[in-house]
Amino acid sequence: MKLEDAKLKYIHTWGSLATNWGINKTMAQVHALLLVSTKPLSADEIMDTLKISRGNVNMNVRALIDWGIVSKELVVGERKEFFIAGKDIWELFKQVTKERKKREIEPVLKVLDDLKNGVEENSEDAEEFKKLMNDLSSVTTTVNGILDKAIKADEHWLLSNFTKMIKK
Amino acid sequence: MKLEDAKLKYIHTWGSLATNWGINKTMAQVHALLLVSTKPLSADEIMDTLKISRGNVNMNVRALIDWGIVSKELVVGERKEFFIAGKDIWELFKQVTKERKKREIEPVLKVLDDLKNGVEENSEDAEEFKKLMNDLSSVTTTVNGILDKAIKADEHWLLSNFTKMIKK
DNA sequence: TTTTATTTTCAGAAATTATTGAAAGTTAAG
DNA sequence: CTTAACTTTCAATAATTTCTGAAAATAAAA
Repeated sequence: MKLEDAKLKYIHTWGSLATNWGINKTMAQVHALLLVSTKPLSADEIMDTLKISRGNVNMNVRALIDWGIVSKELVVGERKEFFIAGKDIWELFKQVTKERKKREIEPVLKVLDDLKNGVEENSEDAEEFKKLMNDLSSVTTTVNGILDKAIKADEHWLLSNFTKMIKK
Repeated sequence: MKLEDAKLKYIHTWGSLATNWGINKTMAQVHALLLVSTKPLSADEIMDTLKISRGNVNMNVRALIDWGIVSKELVVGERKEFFIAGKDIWELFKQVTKERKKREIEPVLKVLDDLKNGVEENSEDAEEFKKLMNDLSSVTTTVNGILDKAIKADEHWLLSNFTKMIKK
């Protein structure tokens, strides 16, 4: 397989994977393209490679910047903006985890808590419901804690500690 | 808040959360409904509560069974099928994790491996690409390993061990 | 076997989400 | 200041996903 074909295959695979995880296909493709690129790319280059409109590039690049995984890069002698994606994959994982935690996990904990505390009733049914909210909250908190630790950890450290911990 | 309102709020919140994670809203709502229900429910009851069609109930209940988080329950003297969701939330988390791992993580590892090995070239660019595929693969494998451990673990055991590990 | 209850399927419709492209907005160069 | 290069916005449209509902299939009861 030629290098360029492999790069394109990676871009497309990543795009279709993203849809499974509730992430816009084009956004994932733009990120993948910047990741495999050896130099910063302009909006025009992204448009041409992915065959998408200027508006689409603009929106998705902006979203990626908002997620903290793409940044603007100045190129001397050029007026246009260029973009790059960080090449440290463990950092990438941590950043995405951090954002999803903030955007999607923490709000859920809040709702579960409100639901648990919002019901005054003490019937058997109500107690069962409160227990359920509590269990959901407890599991979510456990997962959240693990993710928090992962965000602060070094990849190798995390894996080796985790492995040790499990073997005990 | 009345108990019934809290249950409905939970069902709706769960539905909208699901869309963030690439899960069909109705599927999440059906699961949430079965989870808060104190008795097995028939297709008709699900239709009425969620105001959705018979076909939609059928498709989503079947998908939930396929995910291993809902099951059929026979009710004596009734000809219809009834459905229940397991109430053990840690089990639910483990089952969902196991399925997503199988459906979404493992295929990615395969693709990354193919891409890494499929490029014969040895230019600087090609080596950089292979390193990238390798890094993606390494992080994914680490995460996969942690999830594997979580799937086999008991919640309290995991949480307490994790807490200890964090404090070190 | 025939009837009746129930479940399944799936083509078309509806709803949602993503994309385009052109106009408006910005910013830097001349 | 004026012009040209570039970026942003967003209403219209396209693509995708989900849902409906009625017909076909299945299975239990009569």
